[in-house]
Amino acid sequence: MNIGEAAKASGVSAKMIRYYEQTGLIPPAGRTAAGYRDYTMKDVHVLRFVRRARDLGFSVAEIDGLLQLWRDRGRRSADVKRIALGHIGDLRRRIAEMQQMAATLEQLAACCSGDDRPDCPILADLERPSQVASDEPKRMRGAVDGRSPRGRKPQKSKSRKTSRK
Amino acid sequence: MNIGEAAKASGVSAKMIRYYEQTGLIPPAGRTAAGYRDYTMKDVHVLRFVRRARDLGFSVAEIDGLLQLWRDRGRRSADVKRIALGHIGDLRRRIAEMQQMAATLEQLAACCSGDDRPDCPILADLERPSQVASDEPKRMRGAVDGRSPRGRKPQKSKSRKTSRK
DNA sequence: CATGAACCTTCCAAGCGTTGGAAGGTCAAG
DNA sequence: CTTGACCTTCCAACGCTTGGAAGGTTCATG
Repeated sequence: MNIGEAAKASGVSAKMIRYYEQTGLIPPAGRTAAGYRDYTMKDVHVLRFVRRARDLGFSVAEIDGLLQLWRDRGRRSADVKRIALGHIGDLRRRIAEMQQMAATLEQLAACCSGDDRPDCPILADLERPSQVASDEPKRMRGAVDGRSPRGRKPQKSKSRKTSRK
Repeated sequence: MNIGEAAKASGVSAKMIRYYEQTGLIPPAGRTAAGYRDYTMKDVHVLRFVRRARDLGFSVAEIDGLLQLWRDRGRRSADVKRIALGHIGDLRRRIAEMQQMAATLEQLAACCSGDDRPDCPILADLERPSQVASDEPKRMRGAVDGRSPRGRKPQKSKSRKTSRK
């Protein structure tokens, strides 16, 4: 089976199959005399595993761990569960953050007349200084994605008390 | 005010300020004789706008639109609202997908004993062929992110009926 | 057999937003 | 003058995926 057929059978694009091989997530496939990658049903099985895990939002790193456990007959299900629970926590966190954003925006949008006039509470909100310096827990500001690099790190920058004016 | 001070005052890192300038999101800052970027309070105001919009999850492209509207005294609030509603829709969609993932995983994790034995319903689920070919509505399989490139496109590849065996 | 379509190969680049670092210049204070 | 904290530009990486170019292979057709 060549890579195109393996892609169709597994649901993983040929591009991604090569990428996963390159990064070591999956072992190098066999090769035909002509140099074409050659896949067995077992390989497709692995690819489907990867695909399903991606569908559930696991990162490639997490999938790597899951794959190793999958192959390990002597694994402890606790290890699998730990990875899954960690991922669930990630998801719940990101969901909560996005819900917070959506709620704020919906509130603002509800107050916006949405007509030809320029006055807009949405812009008014964006304009106001972000209330970061409060004593609140300071929860990851933009963080939504957890995985995609959307404003994750709190942008510390320590403090730099000198006022060079 | 140099870039470090502007960063502290706006909550946008110096790195990102340079990046936003480079990509044209914000206009080039003034320069001192020595070549240092020089910021006014007005510049900081813009940066804070950007920051707040990022916090609400707007993409840079969306912020670009919002900034233009912000500067446009003759804007129609409807245009602002449209962008906001579009973003809310994005958020809601991504939230729903992540909730679906989390729910599935929680169900699986709940069935996993999480002990020293190898049997694990989580791995069993990952192993099974993804149920794509059913007659169901076929809802975006991997799509979670909307913005981050997480399995969005259904990976078409048309069809290629020949079975080269 | 020659042609061409449809595959395969590798390599390079982009995209999101952000961070890190290197190499060098500048500013203020000691 | 030296020192350290800033600034400058440029290049690279993160995670995941896609696109394309340039070239080789396979197979069915004319």
